[in-house]
Amino acid sequence: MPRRPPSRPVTVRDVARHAGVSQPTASLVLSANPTARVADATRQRVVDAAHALGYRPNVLARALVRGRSFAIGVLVPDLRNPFFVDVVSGAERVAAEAGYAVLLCEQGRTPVQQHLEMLRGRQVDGLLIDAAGASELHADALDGLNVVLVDEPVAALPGVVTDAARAGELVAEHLLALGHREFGFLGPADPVWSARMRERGYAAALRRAGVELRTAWWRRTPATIAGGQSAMRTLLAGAARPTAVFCANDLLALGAHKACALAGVRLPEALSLVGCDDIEMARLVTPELSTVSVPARALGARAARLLLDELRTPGVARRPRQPLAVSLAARGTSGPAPRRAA
Amino acid sequence: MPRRPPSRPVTVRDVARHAGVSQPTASLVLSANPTARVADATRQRVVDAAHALGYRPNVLARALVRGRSFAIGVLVPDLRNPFFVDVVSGAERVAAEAGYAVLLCEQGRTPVQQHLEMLRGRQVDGLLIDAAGASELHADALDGLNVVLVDEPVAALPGVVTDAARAGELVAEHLLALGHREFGFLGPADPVWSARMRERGYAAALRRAGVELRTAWWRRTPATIAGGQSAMRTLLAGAARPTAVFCANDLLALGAHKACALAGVRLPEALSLVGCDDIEMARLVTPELSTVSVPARALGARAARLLLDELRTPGVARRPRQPLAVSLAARGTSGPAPRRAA
DNA sequence: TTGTAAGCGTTATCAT
DNA sequence: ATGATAACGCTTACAA
Repeated sequence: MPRRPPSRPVTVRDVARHAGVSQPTASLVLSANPTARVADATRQRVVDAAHALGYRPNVLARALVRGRSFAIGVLVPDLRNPFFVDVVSGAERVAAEAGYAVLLCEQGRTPVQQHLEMLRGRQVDGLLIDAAGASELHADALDGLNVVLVDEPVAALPGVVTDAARAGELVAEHLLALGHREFGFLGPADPVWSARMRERGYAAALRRAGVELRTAWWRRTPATIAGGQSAMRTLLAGAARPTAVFCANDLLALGAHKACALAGVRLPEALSLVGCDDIEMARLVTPELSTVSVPARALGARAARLLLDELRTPGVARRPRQPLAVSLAARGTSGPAPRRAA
Repeated sequence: MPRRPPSRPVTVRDVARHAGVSQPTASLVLSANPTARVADATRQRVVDAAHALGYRPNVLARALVRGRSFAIGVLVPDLRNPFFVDVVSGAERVAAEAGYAVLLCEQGRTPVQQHLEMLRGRQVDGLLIDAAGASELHADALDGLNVVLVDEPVAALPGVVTDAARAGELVAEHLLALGHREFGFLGPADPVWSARMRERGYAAALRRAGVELRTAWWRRTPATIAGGQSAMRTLLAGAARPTAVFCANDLLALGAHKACALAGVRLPEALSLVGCDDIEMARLVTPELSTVSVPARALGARAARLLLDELRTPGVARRPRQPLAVSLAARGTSGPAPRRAA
């Protein structure tokens, strides 16, 4: 029975004493070191003692001496976006299974720099940075840090990405096939790589089809539901309006969806609306949001896996990897272009 | 210029050497110890040296000697529920501002016990457990751990709660005032305190009003959108159906909302539906979900604050606190009871 | 006011 | 195969 005064935690010393061996021997057994050549009888005594006393290794002490903390940081811009939550969740699972702890950092209004300092101080073995503006950092802010960038490629830094340009392209193709010729776009005000690439893929595909883009229908707004809602309201208030609008993420699209509902603009009859991410909410609204499925959890999981691989064998993360595939999820908010009214 | 070989990180020793003082003196200055009586000139030299070298204290080493890691664990059942995400987010902010790191644990299918072992090994100073079944733990699983329970009161353990029973009561009053007499309920299959209390408050208020509850309309299902959807589908398929349904959380309610849309049951004309939590999505669906506002971020923030207070001055967390107030957000899915058809 | 010495719990490098 | 001994980076008595 592990019935002991809970005051002082059990250390290797206690185990060693209890097993009648020296402290380092106990350590050798308990740290599961492969080079540990210790007599089976001794090993058993130590293991038993550890079990009997309820020994639990102090990860901090281990980290200090080994120079590895077995913890990683995960930095995301905003947990209000389920996409990032899924990235975190996917990463957490992989990390946990490998015995790594996850130090969660939500960027919020705190500068990235500051989060990095904190993580550095805590000796994280590496970190995941998701769309938090890593490209704008001071050169040696990431110096000596094992980092995997998520959806934010920077030359010479390992990262995982989704096929963001393809996402925009898919939307353009879908809408063009439905006969649309007047296109709008809603994107985040901040320079987020994935959003920019989605925009670029969309715009490029449209231009290839000979569509002329109107800047009045191209809007930037905070990447939130409220932002999407107000941007769409403004768009609808304009003299002319597009027949199809692509939103760089589902949060924006859902806000836009709402704005349409409030303005009495019927989807998809009066306007086609397509988002990107395919968060769970996308299927809750009526009509269901047409969007592009982006595997957020898989993205986070892959990023974590890449980071852990890199920690195990430095250099492997450099090998470029295929972007994660995306796919169109055509649902209820995209339909044939209306006959020209104006 | 912090231009040094990035190989070996700067330690107090380096700073001390650079400043021409002994290592402990440097430590005394840098650890901002209030008892540090050190000459201003010396202090300045140390501070300058630290700055010049880009010194960053090793939090792990500090933790080891001080017996405080300045890290807390946060354990939540499921990040797919935005309510828990908000709790995490609120807690993270408070923790970060106080210089504490957050070790995130998503329960998932891993037993709580295992998460606790991990956090214990990492010497967290305390932890927040949100509705993860802490009440069912082995007696000394939390032994010696500073824990604050969130929405899951256990005798003699500090915690913060919302006024869950009141939430159910508010819904009952609201629906009764609208003339309803036939009530249904959808709750999670797992024994979650807040859900049970919401249910209880609802049921009690209904009984007080002389309403007879029908067990066929009282259903348990996984606490997800899918769960809510299928439970509502089943409910609607029954011979008789209630005129009003309360869902123990918004995820369930949104699933139910969806099921109604698919079944052609008009809200609120044919059925009144009320959720609980007031997650952001609640206002996105059409008609907007009537629900009860529960301050999730504030809950997480308060929990973190309580935990940090407790760490600073042990014992304060024992003082019982008022539950966080909830308020009805009557929106579009609740309306007058339909005239009896059957 | 400052330097010396000890120690936090662990792992790692040696002799033995 | 095992046991001293040192080290990781830091804090904290205590002595000078």
